[in-house]
Amino acid sequence: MTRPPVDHRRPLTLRDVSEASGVSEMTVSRVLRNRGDVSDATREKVLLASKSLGYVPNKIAGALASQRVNLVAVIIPSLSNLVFPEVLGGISEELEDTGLQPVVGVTNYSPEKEESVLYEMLSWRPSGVILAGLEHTPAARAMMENAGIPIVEIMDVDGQGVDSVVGISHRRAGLHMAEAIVAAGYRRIGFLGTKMPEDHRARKRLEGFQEGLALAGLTLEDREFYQGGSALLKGREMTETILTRSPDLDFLYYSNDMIGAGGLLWCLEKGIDVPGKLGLAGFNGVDLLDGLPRRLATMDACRRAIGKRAAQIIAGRSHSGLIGGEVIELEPTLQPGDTIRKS
Amino acid sequence: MTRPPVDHRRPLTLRDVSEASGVSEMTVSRVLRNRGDVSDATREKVLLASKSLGYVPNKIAGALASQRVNLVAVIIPSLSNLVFPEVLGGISEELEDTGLQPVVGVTNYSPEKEESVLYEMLSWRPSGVILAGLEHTPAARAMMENAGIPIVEIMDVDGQGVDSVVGISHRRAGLHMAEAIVAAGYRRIGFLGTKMPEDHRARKRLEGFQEGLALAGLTLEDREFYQGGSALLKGREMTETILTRSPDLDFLYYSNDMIGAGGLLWCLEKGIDVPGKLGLAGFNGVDLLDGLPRRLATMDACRRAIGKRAAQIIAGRSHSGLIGGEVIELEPTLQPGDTIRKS
DNA sequence: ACAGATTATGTTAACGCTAACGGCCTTTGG
DNA sequence: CCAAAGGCCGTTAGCGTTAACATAATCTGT
Repeated sequence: MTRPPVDHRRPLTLRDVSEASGVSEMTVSRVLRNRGDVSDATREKVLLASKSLGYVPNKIAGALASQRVNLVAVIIPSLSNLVFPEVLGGISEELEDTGLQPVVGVTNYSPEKEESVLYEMLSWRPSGVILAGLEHTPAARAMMENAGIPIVEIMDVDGQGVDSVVGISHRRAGLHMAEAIVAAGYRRIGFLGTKMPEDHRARKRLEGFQEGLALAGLTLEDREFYQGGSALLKGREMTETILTRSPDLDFLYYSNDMIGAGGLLWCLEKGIDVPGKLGLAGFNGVDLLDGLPRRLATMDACRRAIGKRAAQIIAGRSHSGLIGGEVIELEPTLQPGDTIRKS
Repeated sequence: MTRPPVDHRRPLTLRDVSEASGVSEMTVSRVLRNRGDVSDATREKVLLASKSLGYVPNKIAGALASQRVNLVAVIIPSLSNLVFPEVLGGISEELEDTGLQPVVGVTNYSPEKEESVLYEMLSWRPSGVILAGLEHTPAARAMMENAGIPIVEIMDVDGQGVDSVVGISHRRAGLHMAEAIVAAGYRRIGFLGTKMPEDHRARKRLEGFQEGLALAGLTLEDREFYQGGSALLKGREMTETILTRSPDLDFLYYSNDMIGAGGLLWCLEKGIDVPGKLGLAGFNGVDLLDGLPRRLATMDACRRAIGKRAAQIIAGRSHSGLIGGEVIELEPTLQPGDTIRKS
């Protein structure tokens, strides 16, 4: 078995490439960045030398010298939520041919973690920041205001942003869902959701939902919360719990599609007449669940679009140099599915 | 209402903090990094000045000067696969208190994209690289060999790694599943999976599976492949297709749990006797699916553990004390669930 | 009280790259 | 044939930080 020679070299630099190809470091730099005028012959020579040495440019030094960093900080609460990877997909796609690169940080819904992740990321002087939500620690807010780079807060427009904002109104999403449910003739309505006090968007949806019920002279009959665990399973369990406690409910509003799907499966197993005797709705429009026996009523949260618009703002401004707090509100659309009576 | 002064400042540097607190830049640097001896009085002064100015250290300059970067490059095929976010979770957890920070890159199962993502990441001179799979372009392999940093290839041990390797043998996972299925008395077996030629792990599982069948004198009766779309839905559709074409199959082996779940739902709807007349099994052990009407037989791929072990190697906390070229093979465990007959 | 250790701070020189500018050489047009 | 323009490439001076060393102030034990 041949063993590769031990790696005694110091790391390669522009100087190594420049010496190997007989031109100045500056010229090598120009070739490698496709910037400025270089003759084809020289370019060829440099590229060859660079490749055969296996040179990889040092962006740390490059960024320091040019005061330019092609990174965009993306800060989200979780990767296991399905929603955020989709937003990320939109961001990546939009950034694809801009030379910008997303760098992801995860906060686990903790404002303190968010603050420290933000601090860490800002210390790499990214070209922009995209982060979820409008609620941050005062320190985090201050950092963003002082960073001197475009900031886009995404997902939610119900509140005051630091700079630009792209999202939907969760309050109005909840309200519209309530209207649709009431219009379909349901009257005894229960809510099932997460216990997380830091999930402001779920909270706002619930508030809007209750507001919508109030407009029809209704209130929530019952509610049930959960924390952690498999969402599908939790949905199942909570549904059983709430229906045992309040058997006369005729509608269940879930704070996300996953627990909604669990509830749906449980109801179908029990032979409950959905949507005749009991209606169900979730939130998010995750197409992961397309294969369920019935399509759950839900509301599309425009996740991919949010990512794309946010990325556009970062990319657009990094080129144009515009300054300004753009606010983009997208419209979530109701997908009635098969779990709401046709009114 | 006090208005903050307009933002005419150039970006803050150590010098600003040093002037504001009346000590040298070096001392400020020491305070901010908790390194070297500084008197409590000075520390206090510096911290105060730094905080009130809203100073955020410039890690670009820091990294250049110290030749140290606290980033770990993590390169995975996809974020929507459920599996990889879990691996990531393991990595993050393990890196939590090491001062190291994971940076994620996504390849969409494309070797070329992997190569370019790797190049991009190496240009930031990370402390280590964790990436999925053993199959890479020659250029990517060369880059890793020359990088002079620890490399950990994860998920798969069936092949030759560049440096360290942490994973399971997908070949043996497939083989064991075949043995279990044969032992339970199933004989007419079909396979359903992805069409992706770049999903080497799925391919190796299938090869191992066929090998296992061959040992019992069996071969696959039929197979069905898909590409893209909602996995749950595809599982449903493919199951219908394959059972229509080959109605006498008595077992379906799915290449992942998601399509397996779709198949399970379809079978239950059709009133097919599972596992009596038809057995089902998937792969991965995703607990997302815990709430299904029946637990799908599956094999746990040790995702979180893989992430943790890989991170340990990078962080230099590996138990082995080896300096490189470690190979850790984890053992996937069969979870029989409710969709295989008890033998 | 004084050498020697210890603690606290400052000074200098990189780290590897790129912006800015300058100079040479070729081309072009009148 | 010469001036102006442009293509090509090199030189210089940082970018903001930290390693390494130097220096000043304080403490120890005898």
